Formats: sequence, C-alpha cells, structure tokens
Amino acid sequence: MSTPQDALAQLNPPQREAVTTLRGPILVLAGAGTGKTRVITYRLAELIRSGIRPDRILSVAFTNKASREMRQRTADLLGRRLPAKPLISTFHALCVRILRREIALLGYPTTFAIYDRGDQESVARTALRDIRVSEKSMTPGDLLARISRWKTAAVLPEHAADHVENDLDFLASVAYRKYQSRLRATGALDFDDLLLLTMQLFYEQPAALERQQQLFDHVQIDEYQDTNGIQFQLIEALVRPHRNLLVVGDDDQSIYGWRGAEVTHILNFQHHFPEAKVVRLEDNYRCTDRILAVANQLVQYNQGRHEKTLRAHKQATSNVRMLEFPDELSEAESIVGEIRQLHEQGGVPARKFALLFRTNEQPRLFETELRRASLKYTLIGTQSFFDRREIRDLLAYLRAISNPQDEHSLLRIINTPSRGIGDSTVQKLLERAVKQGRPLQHVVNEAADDGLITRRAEAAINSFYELLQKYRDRLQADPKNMAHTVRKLIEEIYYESEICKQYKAPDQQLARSAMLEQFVDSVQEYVDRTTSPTTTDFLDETALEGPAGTSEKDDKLADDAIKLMTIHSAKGLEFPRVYLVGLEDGLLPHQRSIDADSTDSIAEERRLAYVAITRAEDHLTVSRAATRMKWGKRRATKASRFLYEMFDDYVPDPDLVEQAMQNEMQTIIGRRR
DNA sequence: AAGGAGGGTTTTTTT
DNA sequence: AACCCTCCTT
Repeated sequence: MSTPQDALAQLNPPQREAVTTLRGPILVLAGAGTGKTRVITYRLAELIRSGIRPDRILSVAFTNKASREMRQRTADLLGRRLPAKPLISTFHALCVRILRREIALLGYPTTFAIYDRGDQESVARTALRDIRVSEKSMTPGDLLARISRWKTAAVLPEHAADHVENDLDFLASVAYRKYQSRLRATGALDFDDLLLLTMQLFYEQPAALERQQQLFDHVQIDEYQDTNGIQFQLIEALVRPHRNLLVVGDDDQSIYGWRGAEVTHILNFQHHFPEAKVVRLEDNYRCTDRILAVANQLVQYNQGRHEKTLRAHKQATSNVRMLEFPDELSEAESIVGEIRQLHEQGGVPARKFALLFRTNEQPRLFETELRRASLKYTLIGTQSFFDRREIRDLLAYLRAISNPQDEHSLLRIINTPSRGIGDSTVQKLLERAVKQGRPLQHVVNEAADDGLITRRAEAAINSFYELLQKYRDRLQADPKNMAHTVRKLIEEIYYESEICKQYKAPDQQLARSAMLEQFVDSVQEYVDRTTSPTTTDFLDETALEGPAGTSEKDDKLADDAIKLMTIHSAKGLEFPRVYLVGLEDGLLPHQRSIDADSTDSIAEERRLAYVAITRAEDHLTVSRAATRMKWGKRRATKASRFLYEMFDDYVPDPDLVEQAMQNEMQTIIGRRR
C-alpha cells in the first residue's frame, strides 16, 4: 500500500495541481478515463494530511455504488489510521440526513417515508383519477416527468400554473397539486422532494442552514455534469462561508438531462465562482488508442461541446469489432459463446467482461444464455428487486406499520392477502374519511353503525389495524429482532399461500417465495451492520440504496462474475472487455429520443454511446441484430445512425433479414429453441 | 367478496 | 409477453 506522498508522485501535472489545490473553488474538466475519481480520493487524502479533520470534508458521489467505491479507495489510500471518517454520500442521502433532523421546522412530520418510483406512480395514478383526466391523455409516467421537471426547477405546486404552455401542462399542474397534497397527507416525500425541501429549509430557516454550514470546511463533487439546478443551489449554500469546493466533470458524459441535469451547469460554475481555478485532464490511461479514436469520432458529431483533445496512452492490440446478427437470439448466443470460449479456453477471468445495453429489457436473453453456459454473472441495477410485487407488498406493510399516517401504503395491503375487505368497502370508507377529513381508521365503526359497511367487514378491518399495532409495538420494543418479526408477520398473514394462489407454476412459486426469504435476509443484514436499527432507517436505506445486501458483501461476491448493466449504471466504471449490444435506431438512440425530434435528445443518446465505448480498456465489441421481437412480432431493425458515425466504412449486411426469417421458420418447426 | 376470463395497454435511462 | 383493469360468475 502506498503512502499519500508516494501516491502524489504517481500523478501527472494537472492531476497534481487539482489534488494539491486545497483552498477555494476548483473546476476540473476531465475527459473519460483521465483519473477523475482518483483526483477526488487523492485530494481527500491530501486535505486530511494537511490537518483538516476527516469528518469536516464532504464528498458527493452520484450513485451509492460510486460512494462505496470512493470509501473503499480512500480507506486503501489512508489505511485505518483516521481519527474520524470523511463523509462520503450521495445528494439524496445527504438530504435525508439533514431532513430527518430539521424537517419539523417546515411543518412536516419527522416520520416521513421516502416513496420510490413505484409508489410515485400509484400516487400519480390516483391524482389523475381525482381530477378525472382520462388516462389516455396523460399517463402517470407523463405526469411524473412533468412534476419532476417542475420540482427540479424549484417550482412549487401552487406556482405550477404559471409555468404552463399547453392544455396538458395545465392538467398536469392541477394533478401536481393533488399529487403533492396526497404525499403530504401520507407523510411521504418523493425523491425530488428530498432535494426541494432541503433547499426550502435552507431558504426559510437560516439557523438550519447555518448548522449545516458549520459541519464542513471542504466539499467535493464527482460527476458534476449530472448535477441539476437544485443540487447546485444546495451546494452553493453549503460552501458559502468558505467557498472550498471542487467539482469534477465531463460535459461529453452528461447523460442525465432527462432528470434536470444541464450541460450549462458545468459552464455556469465559472459564473458563480469567478475566482475558480480550472484544471483540464486530457490524458486517458484507460482505453486503447483505437477505442478512443472511435469514441472521439462519434462524439465529434455533437454540437457545442467543450472541445478537448484526449490523448491515449495505450496501444491497441486489437481493433474495435462490429458484429451483426440476424436476430437477438443469435446475438446473445454468439456473444455468450465467445465469452465462454475466452473464459474456459483462453483463461480470461469472468470479471473482465461487461455487457452493456440501453434498456432493462435487453439483458433477459443474455441471462438465459449465460445460465445455460453455466457462467457466473451479475445483473447490476436495483430495478428488478423492487418491481417484484412481494417486495413492494412487504415494504408497504413495514411503512404502514412504522407510520400510521401512511394510508397510501396501508391501502395497498389492506386486502393483500385477501382478508374480506373488498373494494366497495374501502371505497365507501375512503369517501367518508375524505369528506370528514379524518383518518380511515376513525370512521370505520361509525360507518358500520350507519350500515354503510357490513359488520363482517368492520371486524376484518379492526383486526387488521390490531395486527398493524401489534407489529408496530414489537418492532419498536425489539428492533434488533426485526428480521424475525418480519418473518413472523409473513407467516401470520399467510403470504405464502397468497403466492400459491396467484402463481400456479411450481417454479414461479419457488422463485416468489425465495423473494420473501431474500427480503428477510436483507433485513437481517441491515440489523447486523447497524448499531441502533430502526424500521424507519431501514426503509430509508432501502429506498435510497436498494435492498441491503447489494452492498459490500455482494459487491465482493459478484466481483468475479460477468457484469451486465445498462449504460447509465456503467458510468464511472471500466472493464477490460466490453460488449455494447443492440446498436439499432430505436434502441440506441432510443425511440423516445428519436420521436422527440430534437438535436438535444439525440446528442444525449450519442453521449450515452460515448460513455459506453469509453468504459472499455482493451477490447470493445459492438453489435446489432437485424431483426428483433417487438410487441410479440418480429420486425426488421435499422442500424443505429451512430454506427455510420463511428465507422467510416460501415455498411449493413443485406442478407441478415432473410436469415432471420429462416431462423424463425426453424423455431416454428421446433428445430431451434 | 373472491376469483377467473378476457381485453387493452405497454417500453428509457435512476436517485 | 407481462401486467393491469373490467366484467362476469360463483
């Protein structure tokens, strides 16, 4: 292990300049593979060595994975001799930390829950139903996108009507108010609220801001190009007393525009901090010259970028390959076949391979093939875990238990598994409760007295509330035993038999039950590594980081496996051998961006391709399928426009569609899987 | 109130 | 192909 002094000697001059500039604002414009993260970790070490207390340095990473990695690298660099831990966090986790302490100042309950995408969608759905907008004209997804745009621009519900450009915007502004008041009544915040309310807190409560300002002397931000307006304002407020702020970013890698990040923020930095020192990192140590050449050639097609000249420091031993297949099955078979050969005969460790794709639906076939080939792989991305109905149900139980105000979660599970509380009963109660402005529970008995609901339903509801109360008490009394309590809960509500009823196929039943086990395990894992566990804290962590257990332990376990992930999740990572699949118009660039018909949206897709390409250290293979199943039908695809930009001499193979039809025939007569 | 059949809809990316 | 919603039967 190297000492920090030795480490400094390993840096090139601009890196060293960034690392040793310990005061004032710095903007590091860093290309792909130029050691961005290294600058942040080494500077962290430098700051500590210069006598700054570690816990007075805040480093912000973009994802939880990135912050874990930063923590790891810092520990490697400094050893364990630190008197205190530096704070390494994501924006959202930082805001939760602040809000849990200070949110009462804004009149919110400190017991707030964090609603993830799925919950947001169902709140959006009810909000739309309330204002009787036909769902055809606006889907929950559309509404959420608009709300998110407003929130990241700090537009509160009551002012949304001033930011309306058409009828749909207007409906959305009405729905936004409904959506927000539902969240508020539930005692829940969505992801954007975490940032928005923290900002509101800083504006309205100077004392709270001051408390936070006094915690840190230095702030560093990674992946600055993906920072949105609110995030910038939060940071600006935090560093106001000392202006010791370092940001690192690359405008060519801005891929979160759809979430409010704007390339202009990285330019605005010098506007907000005129005295900022600007450092450029242009020496790429990651990719071979050929890979870098392809990446550069592609990204040249984007207008208005920070022109920079990335210098490759590595000679290629092989060319960038482009492979074409008749259909997506051949694509998966061939690529997995090749990986298998390289791994089993060539002795290339599994960890050196990464498969990158644009959408979450693409990996399915690859997974099947990898399993058939008995290759170890990990699918990175939290989505799949949360999309399971069982997990969502259990989380809803925990939320309803931990926060009696959370009627939204309660309604999700009030009759899951079915316990004799039907839809009409719930509707009638809800109507009455809303009319009287009282909690659901308080109107149950009266409603039964008035004959609105049956005595039978009344009894079922009351015993349901008793169940919740019982587990509320248990979890509070003995939080260390949380996993056991959750298991008892699953038994008591007969969730397993619900699964049996819903899924007839035995392998499905097994898989679904396994999810329950996994959930209990993740609770146990949380309890084991936390000194004073609480249900609320578990729910926070789960909302922010995905299921516990995808963290350190799993990282190590998954280390020696082939990595499958979306390009978005691959940001900041690197792999010796990268396969970038599905280079088709409609997929990359995605159809939605093509439909948007703006150069901006295509430019972002191009940057996405750029990010994907620059993940590769030594070998890069890009591929496409000439036909693909869509909505249950096989259709010919169009080669991605980016292929023509990347390779001067690219011409699509004209025979592949014909070949795909022959494959299709063989599938039908059963000679092919 | 529960469960099943049938019909319509859906697909970006993530904290 | 997977999911949700609605309607129908029990």
